[in-house]
Amino acid sequence: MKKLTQSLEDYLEAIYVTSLTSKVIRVKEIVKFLNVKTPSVVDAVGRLTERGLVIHEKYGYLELTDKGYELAKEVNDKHEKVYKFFNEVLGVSDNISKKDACNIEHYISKEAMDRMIKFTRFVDTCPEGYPEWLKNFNYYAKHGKHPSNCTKNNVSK
Amino acid sequence: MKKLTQSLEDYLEAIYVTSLTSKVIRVKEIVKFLNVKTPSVVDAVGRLTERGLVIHEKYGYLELTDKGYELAKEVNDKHEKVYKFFNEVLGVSDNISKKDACNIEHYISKEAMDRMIKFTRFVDTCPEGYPEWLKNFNYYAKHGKHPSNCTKNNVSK
DNA sequence: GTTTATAGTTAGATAAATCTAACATTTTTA
DNA sequence: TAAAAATGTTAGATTTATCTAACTATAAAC
Repeated sequence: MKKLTQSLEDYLEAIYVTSLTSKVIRVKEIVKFLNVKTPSVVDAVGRLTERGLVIHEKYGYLELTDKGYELAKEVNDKHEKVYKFFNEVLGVSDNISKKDACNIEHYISKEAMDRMIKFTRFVDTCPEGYPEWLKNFNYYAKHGKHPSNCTKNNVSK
Repeated sequence: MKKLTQSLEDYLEAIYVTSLTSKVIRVKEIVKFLNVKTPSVVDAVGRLTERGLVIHEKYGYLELTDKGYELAKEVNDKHEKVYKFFNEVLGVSDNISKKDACNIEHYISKEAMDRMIKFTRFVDTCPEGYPEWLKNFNYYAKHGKHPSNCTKNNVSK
């Protein structure tokens, strides 16, 4: 099956995310979520229906098929993982991390995604807690130089 | 001035990159570089010309205006920086890093870009050379667990 | 210096993604 | 339950980004 466009992935993901908090999903909610006009949603839903990812009874509720759910979850997972990496590891602000994740989720390779996930987990599971080197990075990012406790001498002692 | 589309950024960047190794730039080279058909390039060049980013005499050479050059360089810089971060820090393979950079360059925020650049530099300028923690990450990525020299005991000694 | 080959242009088609305006259905409410 | 409000659909326009096919200009080769 042909890869979804970024736009269709966004619609699919929007349906998925909405489904997490709403019992039923209507066109209107996707309109609000994605900040687009109603006909755009109707059009996209039609396209997703053709591909067997969504079920939509006229004037009725939206529903993900199993395949649609799976795909949507995949996209949303990437979103979450990129967000986490940007925010927790790189120290990018909440909002910007979210926005960037929103875009990057459509493009990042499996390999890079894998490394980001592992990197985040590497940090999270560090036996010492929040790693010293990450503190040092934050210092470096702020002051443009390595902290004094991170020099050749210091390290080798 | 309205933001360029991803596509137009790609064309602009292609002209820039080509200019680094060719004395003069022709439509044909962009065709090869981007793997598209000639009319697509002509069309895009027209669009870029309208925006004052490119100069193109009919049947003649392509040239970037100052503004075009600046913008192209900005895009290409992002490409290089994302590539470097993915490759050198995350350990993503060469090819995939390039491909991912190609996409992400169009979308990444200034803030995230800044953190990636700083992170890469943080690694590159590490007083100890290639940092121990990055070795540990590579071990972790490969084996799914922290190396034995990276435990609470080990660190605190 | 004609012919041939290469390169570039134009015209027109197609598909995606959006919109507005007009219309239809469903739900709410008085 | 009839009118009004909310929601959803359809039709048609627009923009971007592609392409193919037909044509034109420039460069190369004989």
